[in-house]
Amino acid sequence: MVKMSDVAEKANVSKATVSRVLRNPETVKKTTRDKVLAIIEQLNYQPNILARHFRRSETNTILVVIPNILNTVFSHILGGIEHEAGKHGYRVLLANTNRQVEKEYEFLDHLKQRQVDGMILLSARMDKSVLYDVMKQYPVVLTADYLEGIPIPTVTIDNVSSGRTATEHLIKLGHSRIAHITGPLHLLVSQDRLKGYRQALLQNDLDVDNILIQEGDFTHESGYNQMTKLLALEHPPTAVFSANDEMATGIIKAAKDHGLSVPEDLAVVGFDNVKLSAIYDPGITTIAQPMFEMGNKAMEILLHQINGDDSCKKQYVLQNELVIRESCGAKRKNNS
Amino acid sequence: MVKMSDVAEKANVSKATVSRVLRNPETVKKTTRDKVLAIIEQLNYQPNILARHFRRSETNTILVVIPNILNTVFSHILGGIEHEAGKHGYRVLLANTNRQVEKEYEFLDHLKQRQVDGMILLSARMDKSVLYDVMKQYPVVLTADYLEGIPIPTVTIDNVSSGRTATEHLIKLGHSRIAHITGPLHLLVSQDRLKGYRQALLQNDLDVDNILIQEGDFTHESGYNQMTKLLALEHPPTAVFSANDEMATGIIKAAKDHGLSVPEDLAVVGFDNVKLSAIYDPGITTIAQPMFEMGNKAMEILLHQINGDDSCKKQYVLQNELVIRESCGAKRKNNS
DNA sequence: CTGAAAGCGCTAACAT
DNA sequence: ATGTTAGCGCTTTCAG
Repeated sequence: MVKMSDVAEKANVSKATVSRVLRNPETVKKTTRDKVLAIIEQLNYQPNILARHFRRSETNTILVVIPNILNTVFSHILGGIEHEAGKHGYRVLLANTNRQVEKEYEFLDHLKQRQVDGMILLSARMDKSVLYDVMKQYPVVLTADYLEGIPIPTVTIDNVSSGRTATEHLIKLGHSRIAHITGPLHLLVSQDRLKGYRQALLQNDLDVDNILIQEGDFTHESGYNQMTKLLALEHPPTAVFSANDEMATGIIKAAKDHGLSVPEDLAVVGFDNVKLSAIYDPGITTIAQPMFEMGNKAMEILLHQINGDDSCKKQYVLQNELVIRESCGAKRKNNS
Repeated sequence: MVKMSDVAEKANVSKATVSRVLRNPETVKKTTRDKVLAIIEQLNYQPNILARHFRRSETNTILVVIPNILNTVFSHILGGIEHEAGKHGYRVLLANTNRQVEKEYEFLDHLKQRQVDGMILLSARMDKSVLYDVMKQYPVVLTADYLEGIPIPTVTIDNVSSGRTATEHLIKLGHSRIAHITGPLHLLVSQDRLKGYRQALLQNDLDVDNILIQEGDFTHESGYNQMTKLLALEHPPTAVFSANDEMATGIIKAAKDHGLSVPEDLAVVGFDNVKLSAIYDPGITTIAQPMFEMGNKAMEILLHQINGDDSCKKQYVLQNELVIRESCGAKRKNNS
């Protein structure tokens, strides 16, 4: 393996100059710089990045902690992170927790050992005080998920207002018996969407009937099962707000299997606007999270922190948007 | 930052002993080991992994090159890689190429600079000879994609036979006018699925009508568009084999928009068995790729290579499976 | 603008 | 079983 001293020797300069050519080319006279560059080319020299990382105790790598790679919401966010990271010469290390808290703690060591320059969390189940300590010492950003009570930099949408928007949309379409199938209620995201649902009902003088609120777990299957329950009710709902798009597909399937048509007999609104909601038939009306932008923004903030600018350590709330498709009945299908 | 020498000093041993406690505990007497461990705990010592990487020129990190994170086939494979890597203390660095060949070349440098111990490619668009050279010097495994002519370790399914299975299934159901919407034909995967389709027709004494073969790009939209074309034909097909599941959804949508029912008027078989195919209504009959296992196996082979065992440098062909759902008409829907 | 020299923290021969 | 020692290849003061 050819090393810096080989280049230096062959170019009749010192190692220091070679190093400068690589990292601060403008501080080297053009003629020497060109000479060194030529030799580097000629010897096909590749700097030993590990030595560099060691010496500088920086890795140009950031860690992304993901609860579940298979969830496309996270892949979209990851895409945004990746994009912004790439632009600034940073690499992305993936940390899949499979929703296990212990894994989150484990990955913290990467930060502490300076194996990565910063961390983006797409899920924060760990103890708040632990996270708070970490966040004071190292660059950390939270996105998709969020926490109450500690001032950790966060990029999200307003899930309460989004939940309200989704529900109000159904109310405006004339529904008064509206169910909500929530996400796992230990997640703040799910709680907030539920909160928004409640607010919308109350503000429109509609009763909140707890029997119409069922907890799901974001899977198609849970949407199917909970909807099947709701349809067995004496007074089943005429509309459902689903806390994500995948559950919405389960809800629609359950309705069909029960002999109902969507949206004629049951209106459905989902959440996220993942590709599935556009592909599915009927197209699912949904709240769009700006997933790519969330990833982008999170990375941007992280980079600021890495560069010592802590002024960006705040909460960022991005805009959501109601995307109207067929499942809610607001828009007629082309062929009907 | 507390370092190894601090621990050594406080424990009245040499740095070497501390290092041994960390990396080869069994070579240290239990009493000294416990003493050192206690001090490590007490001082909250975290080894400087960067120094270790430098010194050992190993990083316990592997690189996964992905053409597109949003494609769930790749996320599933990634899941398998991640799982196997985690078991052996390896970390996974993500490299998204967005299907740009230049990016592939770029990421090669990570290997050459020893920033990663090995590489798994989920797409190999780069020049074969370049890849061949790399593969001779560094641990590399190819999966999902594959190449002809160079002996690079590969984990895939037999796409020709899979294409044949899918098509034969439609033939057995009595169809004789079967279309095929392919993936991008510059991919060997797509070419092979097409080859299987052709073989099935020929072996069953059916004509191959080129008008029934249309090239798609794996998106829902391309499935929709190509199917719309096929439906405008004087003799439209009664069945379609789609080179992936997402296009199958587009095909079904096009059929519906044309007033046809699936599977009654048009039978559809997809490919991959991603979650979408199970969620979609009607459920899509498809060829299941063992995605998780492919990732697992690829990682396993890579680890062997990293550990200097090159006997595993061969091609591995995993089993595919036909999953029958509603879209082909072999199984009646519950409610019909 | 360039060179000399020190040393980052760890590992692994080699010696005891 | 443990200690001694010599770097790994780079970056970065500090001098010149």
